[in-house]
Amino acid sequence: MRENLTHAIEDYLKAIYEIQTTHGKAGTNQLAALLEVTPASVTGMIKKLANTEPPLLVYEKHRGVTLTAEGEEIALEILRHHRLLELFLHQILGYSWDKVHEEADMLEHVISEEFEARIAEALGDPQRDPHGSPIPTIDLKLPPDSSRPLSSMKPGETGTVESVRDNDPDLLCFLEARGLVPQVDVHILQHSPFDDNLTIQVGGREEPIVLGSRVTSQVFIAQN
Amino acid sequence: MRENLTHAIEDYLKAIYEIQTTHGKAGTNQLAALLEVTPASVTGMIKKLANTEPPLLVYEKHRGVTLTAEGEEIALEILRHHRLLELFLHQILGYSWDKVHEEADMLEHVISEEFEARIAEALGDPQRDPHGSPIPTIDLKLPPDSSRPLSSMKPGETGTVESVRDNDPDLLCFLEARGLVPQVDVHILQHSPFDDNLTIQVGGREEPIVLGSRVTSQVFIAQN
DNA sequence: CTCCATATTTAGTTAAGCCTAAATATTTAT
DNA sequence: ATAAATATTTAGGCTTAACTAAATATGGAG
Repeated sequence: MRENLTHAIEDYLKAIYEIQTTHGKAGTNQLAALLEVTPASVTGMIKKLANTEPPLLVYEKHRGVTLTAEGEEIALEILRHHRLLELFLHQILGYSWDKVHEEADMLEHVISEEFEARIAEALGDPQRDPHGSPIPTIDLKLPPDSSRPLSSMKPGETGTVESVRDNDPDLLCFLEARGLVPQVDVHILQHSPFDDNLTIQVGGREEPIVLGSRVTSQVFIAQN
Repeated sequence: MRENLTHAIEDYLKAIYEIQTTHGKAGTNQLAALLEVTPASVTGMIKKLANTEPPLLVYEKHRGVTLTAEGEEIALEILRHHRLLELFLHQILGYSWDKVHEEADMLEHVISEEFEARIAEALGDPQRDPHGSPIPTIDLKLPPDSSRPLSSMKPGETGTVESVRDNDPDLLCFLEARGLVPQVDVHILQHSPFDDNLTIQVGGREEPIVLGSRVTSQVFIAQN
């Protein structure tokens, strides 16, 4: 079962894992949107993955799916590949942080365990990828995540950027230009209703900046 | 046309290139043997590749195929990927020389031009892979090759190992153990008829060794 | 000029992965 | 309780990308 995993299957498992960690359970339409396929296609794939031996996910009709231990293991394996690769590309090959995601998305399905082990070693068993997301350990554990989206913060609160979503290169360039990168402190100055814009102070910068929710929902903050 | 290249197509072009450089023309059965598919499959693929726009190869029925400039360009591109990757895996990630081939065979189809450029830079625009084979330059040129198989050498002749075939890990371990690696000098002591065994002296070693043609045909020597 | 090795054609097969559209079912929120 | 939102089924199809086995054809060596 570990050998006949197609790229598509790995992508499904990764997507389910991602949704699962924030919503507890992954729905068909949610998955369809994330994977950019139709809901019917998702139902089809889901049924297949629920009937492998061992099953990679538990499927309750109309109620979404949850990964089994086996499915989660594979998802975490791919996630480890992905995040190690991102850091490797950034740190060792000098990729800019907005370009690593795309390349890692291709390589993650292809590299061997030896490759994984060797880049992990070259990087000194790192904890976080260039966007601040934790890298699953070799035994596929992740630290508990207590960060909250920047969009949920209220005026007066402060925190430190823990991570940012890595999938949109343009957003990453935007964030970098404004100093909104992991480890930087932020201070919420005001929240404007209706449009949910936040005015915040970033790091040591003088000028506060105003960010819409398309941005603030993609940035995750650890409380001080 | 450069985008819809499958792994299989790239492997065909690589195989054709390889056969072409030694035999001038690649025959259907030769290709079938090298790629481990049936001749019928080869004919099918060949017809497809002859009818792309632009054509990747010239196909004369019953007479074998030759790559067009476009096909050769792609073959060399993949070959460059392969050999750069081999060196990269060996030099930067510490792979042993017998393990690089397999991993490079997977990665060569997947890496981007940026990845290629960055490892080339990290390696200082290298000329040769770990097995001594030349790496096509960025504009896809290869130096003329004047090496001859060790198996063709006569007693009394001397030379320097230029390269060894990279596809058999066991052979590579065997060769390494005997010091038969690129840059090492060899001196042919005797040739025994019927079995074509060669007795040779390797590098600074005292003890001569005896090698069968399964080995000597895989080692290529540059004349001094 | 005929035979043999080589190559080609023919006629499927397999597999993955996706799609639509219409009908149906289920859950949840008002 | 019913509508709206969500999910599933059904049924059929499409495309790409390979593969194989068996029958047939070709060309070159002698």
